[in-house]
Amino acid sequence: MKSFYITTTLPYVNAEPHIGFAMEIIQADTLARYYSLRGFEVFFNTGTDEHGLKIYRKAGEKGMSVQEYCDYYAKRFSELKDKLNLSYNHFIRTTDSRHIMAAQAFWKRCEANGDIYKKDYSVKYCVGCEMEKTDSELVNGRCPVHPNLELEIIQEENYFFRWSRYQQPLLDLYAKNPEFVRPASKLAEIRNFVESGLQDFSISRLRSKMPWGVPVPEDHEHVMYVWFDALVNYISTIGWPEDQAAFERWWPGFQVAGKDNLRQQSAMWQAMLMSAGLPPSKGIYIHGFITVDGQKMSKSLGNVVHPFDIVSTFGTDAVRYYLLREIPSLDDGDFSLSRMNDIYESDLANELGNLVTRITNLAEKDGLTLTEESNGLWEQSLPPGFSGPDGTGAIEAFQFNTALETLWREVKSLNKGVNDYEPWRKSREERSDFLQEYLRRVGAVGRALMPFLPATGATIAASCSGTIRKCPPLFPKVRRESL
RNA sequence: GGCUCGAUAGCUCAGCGGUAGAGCACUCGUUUCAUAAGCGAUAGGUCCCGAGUUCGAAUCUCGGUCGAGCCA
Repeated sequence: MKSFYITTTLPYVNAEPHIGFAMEIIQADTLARYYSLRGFEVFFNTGTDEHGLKIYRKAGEKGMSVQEYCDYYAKRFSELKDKLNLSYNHFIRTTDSRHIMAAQAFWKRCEANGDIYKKDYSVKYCVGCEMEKTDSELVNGRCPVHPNLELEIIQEENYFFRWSRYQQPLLDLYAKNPEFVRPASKLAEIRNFVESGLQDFSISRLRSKMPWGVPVPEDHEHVMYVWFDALVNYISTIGWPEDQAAFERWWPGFQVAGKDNLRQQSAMWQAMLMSAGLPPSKGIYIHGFITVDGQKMSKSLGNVVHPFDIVSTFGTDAVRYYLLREIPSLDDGDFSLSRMNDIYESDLANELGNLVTRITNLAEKDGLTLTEESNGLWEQSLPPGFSGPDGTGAIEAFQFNTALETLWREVKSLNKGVNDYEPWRKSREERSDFLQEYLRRVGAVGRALMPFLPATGATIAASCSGTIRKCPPLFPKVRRESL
């Protein structure tokens, strides 16, 4: 059986889940469900990234033990599974003992390959940003955001990863596989970056200053820098290194990431894999960011949208629909509650929901029973025009908005067809063929919808086969206050 | 500050050298099977600004402005 592996990035557990990550995991879920319906064996990974300085400090601020703090957020993120109806089959935490062992094994492979070495690490640190700054970021030797503050110099001995060694291998990887990173503009961006030269990066921290990390093998003075351990999750989750059979079945896989992760996923991680002697990822999809009412989401603006809130107001499938249809899958997009409400009313309640109700209502009145004609293969009972570049092809190219647009042309065409034929004026005998054809076509829309809106798609498909009963409103109109 | 990307109808976006497009919202007409739903039509634009290339620029080039991402 053909296999398909997809993973999200692991969100860092220093805040509640927000709508940007909800979109990423819904995109991954749609692809996972799609390949599953196509008969592939699917592994779908997500989880939480739990090491590093920020988490260590945040836990301290809240007066919690670091582990308690991580447990709390890991639970919050895992609650998305029910709220967003996700089909992932493994949730990995970077504090899992199996992951820690895998990260250490990975380190040893890179070390054995001569890619890890120790040297003095000296960085300029801006206390205002609480971040390290490189010379390329500085303006007149000062932080551009806090020009009034003196930069602190931090000096310690660290382990480094020999990234510079992988410049040419990375460029070869991009040249050989022009769809390695999508969209193409993001591949060009990372290629330009790698061409401009790679500098080895620090992959450890002194345990005495920051103990919350994976211990470096055979050196208890150091823990791994959070990125080094976190990236290994993509293979530790499928059993690497001890379960070689599982690893070979699933890897290489596809990765979904936001545009702020381009470098880590498509250059750092790929070089790490090369160093460990493992194959690179199969492909990386880079999605954009979501603004809210045209503004960047930020805690200080207080406009962060949380998936739990909008799901409780609009329901899981309406939220999935918005994120998949309204946000261009490989580009930035905007979220607004008024738009969410418009979409719910027009696309979902008026066009789709009402179509299902009006057809099943007439069919129930006529006592219709529809026998299953299909051979059970999902892809053989899709709407006309959906099996092609604008439907299934668009899904495979990670363009969910395009695929849903195509599907909605069929929904509109069905509504128009009902109006034109006016079945309510016809006798039961006259309209029987028409209703059966339309039940099949509406059922096909339901099946096509399954990767995107799993519950709605399944309900529609079920409502259009067997003995037909009037389908109650799929997206009931609700008077919503304070929108 | 450097690199990269973007700016088109009220909103979300498509078009990327040859008479400005779609969906939603608005207005009007129409239908009654249906969730006060459906269908049809009208209206709506200095295609961010300026200069250049061209017979012709939303589209190509350069310079601005604003927004976004990255700077390990």
